[in-house]
Amino acid sequence: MITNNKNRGSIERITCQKEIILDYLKSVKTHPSAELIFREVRKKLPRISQGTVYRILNNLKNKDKVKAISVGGITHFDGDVSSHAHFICQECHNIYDIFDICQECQIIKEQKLKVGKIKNYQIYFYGYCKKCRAKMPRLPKKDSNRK
Amino acid sequence: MITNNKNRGSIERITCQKEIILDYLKSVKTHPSAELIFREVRKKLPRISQGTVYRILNNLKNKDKVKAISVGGITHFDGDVSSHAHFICQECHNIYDIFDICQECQIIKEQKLKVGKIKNYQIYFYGYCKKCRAKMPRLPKKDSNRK
DNA sequence: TTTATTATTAGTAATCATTATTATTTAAAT
DNA sequence: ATTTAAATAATAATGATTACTAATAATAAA
Ligand SMILES: [Mn+2]
Ligand SMILES: [Mn+2]
Ligand SMILES: [Zn+2]
Ligand SMILES: [Zn+2]
Repeated sequence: MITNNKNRGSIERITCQKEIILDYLKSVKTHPSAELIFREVRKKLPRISQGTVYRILNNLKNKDKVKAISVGGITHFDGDVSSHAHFICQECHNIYDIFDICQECQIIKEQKLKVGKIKNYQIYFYGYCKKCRAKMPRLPKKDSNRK
Repeated sequence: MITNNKNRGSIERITCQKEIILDYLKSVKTHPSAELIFREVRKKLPRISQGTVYRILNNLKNKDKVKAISVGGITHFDGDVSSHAHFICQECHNIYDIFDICQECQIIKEQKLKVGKIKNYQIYFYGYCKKCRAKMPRLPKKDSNRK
């Protein structure tokens, strides 16, 4: 029999795994990795698997309910999809929000016209955060081979 | 016997592996991954190993002779360290240069004052490049689970 | 030039994040 | 209640990157 489902294709089911992951991401102000999300969510859902976390995070990303931030080969997730930039500390690797960026900066507007269909953009600032700079006696050496 | 080497610590040796990798990165206008660099450089140095390529790329990055661009979990490298942004195609995953960004945009200047020591920044634009848009019959579907 | 020192390399094994697979469970439509 | 396929848990596999180690080679010292 032909389904009368309005939205053709697959139907999306509401599961507690999905809700708890999204709730967690919206509750924190940090930018956790899939691995950390897995560890945290497992406190509420002890039987959840890593694969489920990765798959749900991918779904949420594809539905624009979360944003993915790739830092040093590791994907971090942001439950805040509002327009903002990020500051990445090169020492502790924490990711901080920068909200006071002009919402639609001139360069963004210009690029949207020039290159064509720009769906979105990301701005990353790199440096050493206040906490880390407080701990540093001097400027850190450059040639460490640490990733 | 005590060495009279001026710069304390390890001395950097010039090797052809190092030179050929850097030359290759400076010769191309693309943004190759370590794996592609390995395949290309092996044409000139058939005995070079993957580990060497990764290590040298890390060295060059730490010496600010190349830039690293993390896209979808894969690190790409840029032999052009001048200030420019990138456009990443969500279909073919190619990385294009955007040079006509204002060198020291206002938002950057503001942030440098607010957050503190900002060493550098990166701006990524996402969308579908001209080539890929030409091939598309319609706008691509959203909910593909492809990474 | 010859020898000594040690950074660098080649080859390979190991690690880590992420994805694929598959049998089972379960939300929701009928 | 029965049916159907989306979603899950558990686990295996993959792929990028790093670690290890013995051999090599660039530079310094003799
Ligand atoms: Mn954020
Ligand atoms: Mn570039
Ligand atoms: Zn820090
Ligand atoms: Zn493209």
